[in-house]
Amino acid sequence: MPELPEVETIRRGLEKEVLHKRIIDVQINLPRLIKNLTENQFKTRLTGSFIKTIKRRGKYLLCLLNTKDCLIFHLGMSGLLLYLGKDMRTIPKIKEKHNHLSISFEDASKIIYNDVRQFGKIWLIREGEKLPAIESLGWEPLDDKFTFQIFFDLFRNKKGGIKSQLMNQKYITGVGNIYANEALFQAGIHPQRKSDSLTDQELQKLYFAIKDTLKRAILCDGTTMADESYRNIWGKPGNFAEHILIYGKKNGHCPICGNPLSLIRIENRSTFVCTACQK
DNA sequence: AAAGTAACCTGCCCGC
DNA sequence: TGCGGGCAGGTTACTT
Repeated sequence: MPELPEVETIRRGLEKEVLHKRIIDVQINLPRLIKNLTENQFKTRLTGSFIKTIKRRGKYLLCLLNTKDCLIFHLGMSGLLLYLGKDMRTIPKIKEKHNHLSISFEDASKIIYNDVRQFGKIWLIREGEKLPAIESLGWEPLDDKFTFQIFFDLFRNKKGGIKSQLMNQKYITGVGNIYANEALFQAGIHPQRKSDSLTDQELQKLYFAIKDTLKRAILCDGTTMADESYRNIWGKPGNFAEHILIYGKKNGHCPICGNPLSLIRIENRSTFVCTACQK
């Protein structure tokens, strides 16, 4: 599910609702999701603290606490963070049996971690402690310091296919299957092109397409496909699906030339291509 | 270095 | 109606 725009939408939502609210209770229903502590250690260290700031790194959410601890979420394929105000018990269409973690605040509101497929991961670390999964992440595509020159140097000598490399979090972080498909289409580049075969002009188009696609998706609060599995913290879907050009359009047609779209698999992920427009 | 496969999970959809 | 296969916004380990 959640790629950079969805995680950023969740981050902004949490920032509005839970900063500086004292945590009074932590309930864990699926201890497996907590990766580096026992259930009790996690509860004990979290209870009584409050979140000071919330950052995002790629698809990770980092909640910095007043105790100098850092609560980290990776939402996997189907993870959701849901905010329930005082007296709210559920959110329509969200199944309670997939609520795996609940953090309650002093004002009787809470956040719930819900995850159908259970691929999500949660850590509680000391601020400054290093998590290898995060240390190895590459560039933030929307960071101003991520210049075209850096992008160019990253990919111009790589022999592999461009789509695989765009999705490789150690080069650029936050781009997943939807936005890789969309950016490559917008740039007119076939996903199986070898990176080192791309011209300067093609790389430039791709660089801007990635930034543009991600920014527009954030403005729409992310992508919720027909299955509605992605929701923001208030349970609302994102609106970027209506701007999606090719991802998920099985048996669909190219919005530019009208030719039928091809569906191929790259590293086991569905990849949509217009072979007329993407060379 | 690159690409394929399977594994981790549950649920839904499709064809038979 | 039911069953099996395939597929789903991700990551990792292991193999070719």
